[in-house]
Amino acid sequence: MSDRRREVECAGEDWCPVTATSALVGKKWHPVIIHHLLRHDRLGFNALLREVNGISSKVLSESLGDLEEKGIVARKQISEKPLRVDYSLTKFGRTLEPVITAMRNWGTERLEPPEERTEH
Amino acid sequence: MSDRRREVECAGEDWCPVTATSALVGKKWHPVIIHHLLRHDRLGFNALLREVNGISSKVLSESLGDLEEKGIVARKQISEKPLRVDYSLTKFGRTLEPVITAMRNWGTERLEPPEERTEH
DNA sequence: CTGTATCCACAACGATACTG
DNA sequence: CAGTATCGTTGTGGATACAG
Repeated sequence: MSDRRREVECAGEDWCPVTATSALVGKKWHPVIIHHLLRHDRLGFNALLREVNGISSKVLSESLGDLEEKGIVARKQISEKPLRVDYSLTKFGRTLEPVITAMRNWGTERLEPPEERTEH
Repeated sequence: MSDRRREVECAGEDWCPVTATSALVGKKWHPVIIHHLLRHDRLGFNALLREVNGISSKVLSESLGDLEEKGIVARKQISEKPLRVDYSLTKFGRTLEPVITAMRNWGTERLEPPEERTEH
């Protein structure tokens, strides 16, 4: 079940796989979150907050809820006191690996950080 | 020059290739536009408007300007009267092919259109 | 044909503070 | 530790009309 095809809407009359994919993982932070979950397998909320550099806890929380709803991310509560939670990719979520890998490779090969400030 | 690495900012202190890639092609329509330019090589404005199902001329115009500024899309004026313009991918833009292909493949394999309305 | 100009609605994001 | 609440800002997109 968790690796079945998903029904996804798509703007316009004709359905387009690229548009649909963009709708699912096209938010700014979604690919980054998935990227880190691919690398670490399972992460707690604050661990993710540290990994996903630059995201706020509000946006991370919303994004995880969104990805969970779409069946890409699974949330599992580990303990009550102290509260511990693990986020991981579902089987379906892991099928996104080629997409994330392609993005990471392209970024690595074709992009680079802006020039460093010179020391002073 | 047109296939050199690009300097791209990225939220947070640490630079991340996935975040940077998401910043460049993470807008809703960007991957779709690139997808169609990969398939058709060169397209006029209205042809693109028809191909990219569901986009408005305003958003297409903005997106093309954005992609042109980033060195991904090239605009070429073919004739003055009547005004004809061709959009195509730059050499740099074509390096995105694996990313778009991965998205298209995933969408094709893992997603599907919502259930058709039954005829009545 | 190839766009721009407006105006508007709403989604996305960030900072900060606060809760169980 | 794992979030939510609030507020404000910016981004994104759609409809419609208009322009060279």
